[in-house]
Amino acid sequence: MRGISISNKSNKPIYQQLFEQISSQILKGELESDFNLPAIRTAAKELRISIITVKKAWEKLERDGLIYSVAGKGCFISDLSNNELGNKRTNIIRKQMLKDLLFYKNLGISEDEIIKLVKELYSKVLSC
Amino acid sequence: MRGISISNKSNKPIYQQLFEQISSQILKGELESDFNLPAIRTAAKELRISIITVKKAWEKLERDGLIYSVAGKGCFISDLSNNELGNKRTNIIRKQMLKDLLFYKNLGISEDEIIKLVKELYSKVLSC
DNA sequence: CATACTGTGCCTATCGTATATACACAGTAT
DNA sequence: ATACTGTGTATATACGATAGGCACAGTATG
Repeated sequence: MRGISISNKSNKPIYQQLFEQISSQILKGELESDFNLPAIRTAAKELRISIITVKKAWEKLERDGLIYSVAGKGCFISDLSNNELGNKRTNIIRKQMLKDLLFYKNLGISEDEIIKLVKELYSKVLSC
Repeated sequence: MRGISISNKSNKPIYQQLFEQISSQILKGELESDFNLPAIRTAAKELRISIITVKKAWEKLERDGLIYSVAGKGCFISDLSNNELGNKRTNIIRKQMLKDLLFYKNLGISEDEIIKLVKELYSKVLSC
């Protein structure tokens, strides 16, 4: 599990953290398609979490079409073109941004103010 | 309780919905300072929710300095200047936007792409 | 002072979600 | 046959959100 870090102090549930970090890696093309994900039991042991928690994250990834699982074989990264990856990524961001913009707008902030804040804060955010 | 709508189907807890809607009204200057908030028991009855839930929302509002409560009297909107209201509003949005931008950035999206999406989506969002 | 409000604090109870452990079953590869 | 794999189920714990009830103390009004 390269680059996966789980915190039980986070406000986000563990399965959600797992899902977000792996889907991020897939969407950025950092994982080759048809590459084996670690076996559920293995991942659970490595991360010292429950099998159910891992399963939940894997199920969420499968629902989003990012991985596919074969009973008895394992779980694999879906074979998606760069175009498809880009579309999935944009759709996820678009969906999330609608919620975010609603929150901002309900506080009475204008489009220009939002863009000004984006420009001010974007570089301050450390992506991981 | 003007303009307050609670949904138990929302993924957000009830006290959070209450908090967000009232703080939004205060921050937009829609409620006069020193105006009485409804009594906790009254609000709970009107909204058909538990007293504890209302209390939780009121406590969150007090922690943010948006209201103050006097035992035996009631809860009142804090007396804040337009300047202070604006600052509080911006700080809340700034804090939230840092989380939002982290989420976008972790999916590998550039500043320009974000701004493009903001411009595309802002008008589509119906504030309430 | 009596009454009726107010906020506050505590106890109990229920419900759903997240998490964990254990076991059994079935598919796959060697 | 053996050792992997995913899947399903049963049980258990912990915690947050929600709800109802009760008691206490402060405030205002008569």
